[in-house]
Amino acid sequence: MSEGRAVPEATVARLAVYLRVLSTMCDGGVLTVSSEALANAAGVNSAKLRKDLSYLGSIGTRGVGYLVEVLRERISTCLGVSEHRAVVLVGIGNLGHALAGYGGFRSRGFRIAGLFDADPNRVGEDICGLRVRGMADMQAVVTRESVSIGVIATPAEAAQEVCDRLVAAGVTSILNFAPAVLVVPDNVDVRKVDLAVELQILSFHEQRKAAGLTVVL
Amino acid sequence: MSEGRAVPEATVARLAVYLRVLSTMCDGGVLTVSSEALANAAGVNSAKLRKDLSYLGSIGTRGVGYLVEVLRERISTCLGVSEHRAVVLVGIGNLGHALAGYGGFRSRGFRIAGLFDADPNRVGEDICGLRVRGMADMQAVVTRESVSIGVIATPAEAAQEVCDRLVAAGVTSILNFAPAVLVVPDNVDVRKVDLAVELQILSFHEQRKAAGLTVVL
DNA sequence: TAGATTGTTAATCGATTAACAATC
DNA sequence: TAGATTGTTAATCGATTAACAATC
Repeated sequence: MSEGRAVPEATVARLAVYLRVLSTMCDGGVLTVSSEALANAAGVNSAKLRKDLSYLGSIGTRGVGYLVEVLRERISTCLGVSEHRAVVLVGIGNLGHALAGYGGFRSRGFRIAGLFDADPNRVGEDICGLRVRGMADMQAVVTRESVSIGVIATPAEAAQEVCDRLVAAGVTSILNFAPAVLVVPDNVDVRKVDLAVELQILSFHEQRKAAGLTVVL
Repeated sequence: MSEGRAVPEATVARLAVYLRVLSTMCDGGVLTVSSEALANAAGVNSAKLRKDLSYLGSIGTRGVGYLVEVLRERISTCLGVSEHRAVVLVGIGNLGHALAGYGGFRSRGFRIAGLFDADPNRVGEDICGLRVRGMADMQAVVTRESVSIGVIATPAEAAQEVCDRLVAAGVTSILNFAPAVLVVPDNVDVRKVDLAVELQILSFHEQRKAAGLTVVL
């Protein structure tokens, strides 16, 4: 039990969004910001924002607002971004290329410690200054660089095996872009990003909107 | 007020996952499935699954389970997947390439009606059988093909302008892969997928786990 | 009938929101 | 002091879960 108690799951996700907005403001030379202004920029309402920030402790000034730099720093610390975590990326197809080339990685507190692909023809390839390695090297890289986060960008068929190898190597958090449900031990965290699922959610709302229109007309 | 009342937001997201699992089972020739088995395959508990399915109406058989084919069909209908919606994709960088090449699109009820990029050098390029178009063509394509969903895969700087053009053209749902918060009219739906946010959430949990370990040791 | 599994209830938990006292 | 804005409360809402009656 140290400081900063039990930050709710939903709040954590939004803190990451506030962090980006604050970084932009910081770069723009903005020194201070009100909950109202920050909430607008982040696309939430100000009550929710203040509630979220309250989990970080009392950090604003009544009648004034928040110091952008201080708030940014505080959220970074809370999220553990200041730690500069190492990640490995497995699967260097189209998506893997995109992720490897993603500029936001470094600036957001992450470092790609290794790129891996099962295809021997891909091994050795240079992507954005990083060399693609074979799966056999994974254990060594994960250990040497203390990697705790793995990103899977393989086809669905390969995802579970890759996942198993990551876990065996010592990775305890996995971001899964493959359209497959992964089975992992209890102590491993998985987040799934699925294009089709996102589209289907949108599609559902589209339909609802259309139905609403039909009723109204 | 027709059938199938007020499906909760959280349920909709999971239905899309069940749908994928069911499709796989269907291909595998599985005829019937229990809530327990389907829940395991989808990574949720069976109580939640049954609760979710109950919003679609009573569709299983007590003592037996669900007919895979019937359930799949029912969820498809609910999500509006059977409509085969047209989407446009804007921004043909690394990520745009990956999305354009994503095989799951067609099979999951979506059709790419157009690829767009602001860079004149990219216009005319062929990607997976689709021709990249200039932004000037967007209005015409959206209208002609009745596109209601747009996917933004541009850099952050361009995202808002692209969004405005999509909305002006008549798109009412947007899937945003650019690391930018979009401002849209009330009747437009936006879902944001942000790699850095996903990683930061994982990073937060990593930290929490590490703290827990420290306490235990 | 006996065994299995659904669909639903009710209790619990967590997240959102408006409102406002505290305080700069 | 007057105006502004935070931090917190309490009420509301929505989601999860275990348990079990209904029923195949």
